Amino acid sequence: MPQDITCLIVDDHEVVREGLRLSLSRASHIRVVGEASDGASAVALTERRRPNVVIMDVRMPGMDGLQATREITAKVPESAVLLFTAHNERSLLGRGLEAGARGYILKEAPHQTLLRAIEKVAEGEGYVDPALMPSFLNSRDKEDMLTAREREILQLLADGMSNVEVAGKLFISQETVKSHVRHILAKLEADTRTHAVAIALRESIID
Amino acid sequence: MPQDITCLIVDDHEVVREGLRLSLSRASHIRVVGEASDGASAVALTERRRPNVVIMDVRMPGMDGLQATREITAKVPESAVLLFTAHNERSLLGRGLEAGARGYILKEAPHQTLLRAIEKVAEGEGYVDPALMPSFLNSRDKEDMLTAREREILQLLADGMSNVEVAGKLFISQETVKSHVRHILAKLEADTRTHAVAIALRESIID
DNA sequence: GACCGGATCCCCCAAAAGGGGCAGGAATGA
DNA sequence: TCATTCCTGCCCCTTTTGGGGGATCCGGTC
Repeated sequence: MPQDITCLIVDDHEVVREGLRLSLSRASHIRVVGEASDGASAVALTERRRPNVVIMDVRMPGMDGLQATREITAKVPESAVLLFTAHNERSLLGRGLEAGARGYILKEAPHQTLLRAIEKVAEGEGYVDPALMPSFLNSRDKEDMLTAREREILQLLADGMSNVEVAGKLFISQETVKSHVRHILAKLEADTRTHAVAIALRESIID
Repeated sequence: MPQDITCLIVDDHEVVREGLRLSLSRASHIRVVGEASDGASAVALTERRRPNVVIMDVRMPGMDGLQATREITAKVPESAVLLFTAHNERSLLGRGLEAGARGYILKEAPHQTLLRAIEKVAEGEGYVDPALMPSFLNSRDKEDMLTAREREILQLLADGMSNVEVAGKLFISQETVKSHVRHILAKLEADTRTHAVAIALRESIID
């Protein structure tokens, strides 16, 4: 490697930022050039410092990691975003890659794996945590097979709306809503709308 | 303080353990005497090392932090458990204190606050993150007003069970289940069982 | 042009859910 | 002892949901 890899750390938990800094300080060819604790300042800092890699948490207050990733890949395409997130947010992988992330690694990964992932994405390659592969095909095409409209309706169901209320909100017929809900249940293999919402919340398909 | 405070770090994410170790290494009167990455080894290690304070994550694979806290307070009452968890799990505060935790601090807290919390619980006092106070009265008495039976039923609703199925599972009448569900809806101020499950999942009342 | 997926809407019908009131028994605690 | 809470069960009734069958229209794609 001709020169150091420059890194930006983005996480709302100070203890995680400290841990990352400590991990990365052990690697002589990696240099941390900044830290941010929310999406907006992450974007701003990336524009100024233009790091090789942005290590980005997904769940953050304010602008979340996915939105920040979209803005960074649009404004600073030479900075590679490496999503760094917790076990229970695995299904965000699909949306993360859509948003333009170059890599996705779990917080529970040992730090050697993290270093390898940073090197990979800095070289322009992709990196996805191997632990995600099994659940990838399961949960991913679960989420993916839902259309935008179906996700929208599922979100409203999670807020306790009945078919009639959803119909009113979306200016469509109640029969149409029923039709969509039937499709959602079939696709998620759920018995009831309640089950579908529970699945979707657990898989982070909706919020 | 006559002698060092001994600490045990429990978190399933290596990066968090590293961050904690780094934070605590800056405080000369605090000594880390062990690390665990799951509840079971946390209990075992606490019994062997008998630290003054156990810094415990709540969400962990296998035995979770709450169960580990219960076992530690039962077996090693002289070790104080300080729960250390993320923003979105605030409603766990009530159950954490019930489980015997001496303190509760958010991962987003600055490390000076963390040090103060460690000192407090080591001295035998309680510590609750001030940031939790506003949401305490809101979400806490939402969760708290649910009885154990109601939480149990709510959990089954989240798995997509109908009233009849819940009744079969719990060996009670369907009418009783309907009665419980009505109470759940009223207490959570939910319009439908789907809404109730969504609220409960978001507030971490159920999993 | 033919085809397909997505969104929209309609019918029918059985089952489930929701809302109201009521009440007995057990356990807890004032 | 009395009050309270919780779990349990039952009645009534209306509304909602879920499952099945269709249909039309539109924007892509082959």
